[in-house]
Order: sequence, then structure tokens, then C-alpha cells
Amino acid sequence: MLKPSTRARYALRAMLELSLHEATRPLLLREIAKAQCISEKYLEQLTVPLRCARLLRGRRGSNGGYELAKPAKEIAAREIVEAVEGRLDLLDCVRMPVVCDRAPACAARGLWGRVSQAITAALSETTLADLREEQRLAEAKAVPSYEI
Amino acid sequence: MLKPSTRARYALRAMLELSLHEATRPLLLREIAKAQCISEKYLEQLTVPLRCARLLRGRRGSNGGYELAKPAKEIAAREIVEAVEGRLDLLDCVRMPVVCDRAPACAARGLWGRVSQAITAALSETTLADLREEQRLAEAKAVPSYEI
DNA sequence: AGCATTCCCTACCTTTCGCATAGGAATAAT
DNA sequence: ATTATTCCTATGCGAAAGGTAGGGAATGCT
Ligand code: FES
Ligand code: FES
Repeated sequence: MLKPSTRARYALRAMLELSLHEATRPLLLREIAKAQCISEKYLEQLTVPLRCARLLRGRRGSNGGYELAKPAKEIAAREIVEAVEGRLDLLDCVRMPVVCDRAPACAARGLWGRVSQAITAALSETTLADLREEQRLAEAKAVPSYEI
Repeated sequence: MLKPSTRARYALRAMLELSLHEATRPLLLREIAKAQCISEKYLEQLTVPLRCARLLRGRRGSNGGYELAKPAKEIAAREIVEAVEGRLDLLDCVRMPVVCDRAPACAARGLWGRVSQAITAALSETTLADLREEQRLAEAKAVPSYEI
């Protein structure tokens, strides 16, 4: 069904949650998981590639937690997805024609390459800051404030 | 890895093969499978949704085989992929926000929606006729003619 | 120093689903 | 009738996704 894995979706949501609290203290894994309805232990595994990619930073001990390694404005959705999923090319032969016997004369390869490009572009266009704004707008709409 | 299934890839290649022989007699399943290195019995299953979507027509009995149900120029890659994979939306909640509890205030949904759109657009832009041309150009390049 | 807290690391289990195979029923030409 | 082909349904297999578990290592607090 060409559906993105939970890895990609959860990682994105987790980072989004962090961006919503960018200014405050580090967020506990527990808090992120709860806020986004993700298994704590599973989410924990996703932090590994995210830290590796220098998108996320963890602090141990009391008052520890996680925080964005860069300003939300500088983190594209693409970076997050690539961090946990690897390259975005739909097929290996898009990057390395050698792995496909048919590569020299395969029109399908070109098409999948163009689709890969389209996906990459769409994910590159949106930053965590954009998502944060969308999120806040949506929340304001969905849960109208009752104050005066 | 967000890789398209063999269903989508095989279906596309099979239809491409058919487009390469559009003018001639119906092509045998066996011939398509062999030309594209696809398991015959597996490819056979893919013909079901393709026929259902009115992209492919089969003729039984001697001198039977398969042929495109429409001119190659009128078949977009998107139709083929959608026929065998279902809707192209990456997530169900993109079309039906109701299935996701978080939908009312979920910025991720918007992003995945835009990615879905990008994929759909890329696949809509290319027709079987385009692919056929690309294929022929690539073949001419890869296997230079030794005549004259 | 000792203790509580939290991230960090590794291994393992479970389920799902993509991929493929198999066998036979229906249909059309010779 | 025989042969050639598509059509239909069921079943098996293996890999990968998704999730669980437990302990180790660093940090800060008292
Ligand atoms: S070359 Fe890899 S799909 Fe055609
Ligand atoms: S609403 Fe479905 S992913 Fe957020």
C-alpha cells in the first residue's frame, strides 16, 4: 500500500511534539510517548538514528530528557524520515543502476526515479517549524478556547 | 523503506511490455512473464485487478492472450499502480480523518497528504506511451545496432 | 558517597503481509 | 474431442515490521 512505516510516522510525531515545547526544559521520553500515544520502549529505539543524525539530543539523569539538536526551523521532515528509514529512493536501482540486470534498458527505472524525487521534494519543503504552526492552528480550531 | 511492492512494479512492467507490442496480436502471459522476468503464476494474479480496472483485456483459448484495453497513450502509470495497490494515499486518515483519533489536530496528516499528492501527480504525468518511448530510446542506446 | 532518575544499548519475540506456488475450471479455436 | 489459453481460489513460506524486556551507564540531587 506504499504506506510509510511506523518508524517514520512515529519519529515525525515525536519530533513534532518536541518542537511544540522547544523553549522549555528537555522532554521526558515518557511524556513524548504519552502525548503521541506511542509505545515508550519502541519510541526509544527510534531515538538512536535520530541522535545519530544530529537531530535529537538526550540528557541523562535527573532533569534529563530529550530536546531538538537544532532549531525547529532548520529541521526538514525529510531529514527525520531519512534518519529512521534510510535513503528515500524507492528502489535501489534508482541510485545504483548496477544492482538491476535490466537497468540499461528499463523505462520503469526512470519513472520510479521521478516519483522518488517528488517525494523527496515534498518532504524537504516542510520544516518542523511549519508543522508546529499547522499543529497550533489546527488545535485552536478543534478545541476552541472558552476564555472571554 | 517506502518501496513500491512487486505488485506495482510487475504490473507496470507487464503493461509496458504490452505497450511495446500494441499493434500486434494478443501477447501470451508466458511471453510477458518471460520478457520481464516475472513468475508466470504470480503475474497471472495481477491481471485480475488490471482487468477489473479496464486497463487489460484477456482472450481465452487458442490464439488467446492479453492486450491493452485502451491505447497506450490513454493509460497513465497512476491507473496501473492504483489498480493493483488501491488508493495511493499513504495513510487512510488522509482521505478519512475519522479513522485517526488524533486527526482533528494532527499536523502530520497534512504533510502525508501533500506527499501523497506529489506521488499521485508524478504517476499521473507519465503514460504508457511515454514509457514505451523512453524504453525504445534506452534500448537503442544500450544495444547499438550493427547494421550498415 | 550514595541514591534516584533518566537515557542508552542489546537481544528477543510476535504478528503481519508481501511474494510465490499449485491445481483445477471455464472458454475458445482447430 | 483435443488442445491451448485465460480465469479463479486456496495455500504455504519467509522476511521484515512492530513491539517487548531487562539491564547498563551516565547524570544530578541530597
Ligand atoms: S532497472 Fe531496476 S526496475 Fe528497471
Ligand atoms: S491523523 Fe492520522 S496520522 Fe495524524
